[in-house]
Amino acid sequence: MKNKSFADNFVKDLLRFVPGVSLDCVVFGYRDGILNVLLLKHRNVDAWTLPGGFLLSDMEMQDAAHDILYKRTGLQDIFLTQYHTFSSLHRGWDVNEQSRLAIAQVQSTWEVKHKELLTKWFHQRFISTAYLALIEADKALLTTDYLSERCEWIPITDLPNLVLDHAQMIQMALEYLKVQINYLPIGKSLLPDKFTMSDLQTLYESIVQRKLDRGNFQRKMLKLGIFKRHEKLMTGASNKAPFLYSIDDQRYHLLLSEGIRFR
Amino acid sequence: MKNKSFADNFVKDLLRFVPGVSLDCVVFGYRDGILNVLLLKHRNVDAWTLPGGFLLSDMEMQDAAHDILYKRTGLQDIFLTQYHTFSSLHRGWDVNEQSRLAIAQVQSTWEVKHKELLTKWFHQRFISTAYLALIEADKALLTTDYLSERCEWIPITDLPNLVLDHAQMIQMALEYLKVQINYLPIGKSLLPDKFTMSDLQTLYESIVQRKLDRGNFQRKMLKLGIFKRHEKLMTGASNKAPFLYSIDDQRYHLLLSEGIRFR
DNA sequence: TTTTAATGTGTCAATACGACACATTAACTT
DNA sequence: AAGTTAATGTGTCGTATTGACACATTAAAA
Repeated sequence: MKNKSFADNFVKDLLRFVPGVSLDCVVFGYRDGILNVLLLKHRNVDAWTLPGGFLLSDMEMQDAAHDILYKRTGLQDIFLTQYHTFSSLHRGWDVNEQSRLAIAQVQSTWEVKHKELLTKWFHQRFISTAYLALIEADKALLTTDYLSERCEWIPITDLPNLVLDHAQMIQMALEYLKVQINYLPIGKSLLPDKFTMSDLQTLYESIVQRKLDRGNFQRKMLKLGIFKRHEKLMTGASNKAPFLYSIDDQRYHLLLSEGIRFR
Repeated sequence: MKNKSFADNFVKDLLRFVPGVSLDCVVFGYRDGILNVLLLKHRNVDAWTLPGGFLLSDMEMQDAAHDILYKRTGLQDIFLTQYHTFSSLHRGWDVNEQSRLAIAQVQSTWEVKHKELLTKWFHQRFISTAYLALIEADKALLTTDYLSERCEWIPITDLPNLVLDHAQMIQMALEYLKVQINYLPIGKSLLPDKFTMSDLQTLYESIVQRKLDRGNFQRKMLKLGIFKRHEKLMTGASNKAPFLYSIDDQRYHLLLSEGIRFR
């Protein structure tokens, strides 16, 4: 039975994890002018969760985060950075009745010894390190697994009910993104290879949460000298088609290494 | 025997700690125009360590950090912020032969079962969350304990050999301090209640690692409107005594809450 | 040819910054 | 009391940045 083998593997894995340690990823993706977060909906749980997991005892935490993201998006080489570690006593699964219920339900078809192990595992106090990831939304191939029934981009302006302290995690990640905007590869990671200047501007606006002046924005960005303009143009509307830009990797890395900041 | 009772307590405590989780504090203190870090020298270990410890399973991590600092400095109400979590596979005690030796020596007078427990404990993989603290060096009453033979302020320009990845921890904390200088209560936390403007400038200079123009610095600082000038003057040298300043808490918090930045 | 929106620039006032300069002040010396 | 010394307050200048607006040009579609 598929169910049975999943349980076996899952429980076997539990023994290989560092107990009490977990990680969660706040994955930002940008689509249709809106900043989104990647969220999972677990079966039998009436709330959404961030993609996350546990730490294999022989694995680096950053690699574990990359693995988690790879499973969900099919992408490697994702921009990823640790931004905070959550350790509150009050963040345990056992304070959330719905989650507890869900665990019980997942267990219902399992063997008793497995149930016990699982229950014990989820009633530990967890110290969770949170990572922030930036990915190009349309490149991601969102994938569910045995535990999750949905895996979707959710606009940050329209967040659903979230498990544990995951809402706080997203809030803090947004704050981090906003403060660090000049030091993170926002454009490079969140936009497709080619994009228009107004795409870029809208992205920045959705992060800093205010309107920016077009002229000034354009001037500032182009002055950085990291953009390549392409001859190919967009088409469709009855007006001059906007130019497409891409980021010149070499110049971009030169800029970053010199510590020159955006905006 | 004092030794015996320490061992008993220590081992009893081990059972109350969250396994695999630790925390370390990079404590900055400012003295004689130099930025210092608080370091401990353990008995039988040929390297220094940051003040740190383990997490009691019923305690918040931030509180644990405060406790650690209180034991070392006698101070409460210390400015404290988490800045990174270190989790590398290669940071374990067991890769450091000297440390391993030291553990063995500490154990030498202990009961066998205690030895075993302790050995096992210290050979775990530890995930350590690092905190940055700012304190007024001269207010601190530095205190050693059973394990440590020295507890001292060490200039950041003259760091000794450090245990594990503690040198990296300090390096990263310095970087954090430098980047966040405009958002942290530098002056308020690191200087005595009353200080001269050149004290403040030297402090800033020791953090940003470059000379600042006196006139411009003074103008900028005073324009913030958070300083109270005192009539009392310093004395000693054959010149005009510098004014003493203190930080007006109310205006200071107003400034912070408005998100206005220094420099 | 007209309509429409994208694009590239220009201007202007306000502000910030770094580098210097200079006059004033007060504490200690002689 | 006058001299020496360093602290202090302030001014200036050139450069750079910012935000707000304006305007002319361009090209795609109607």
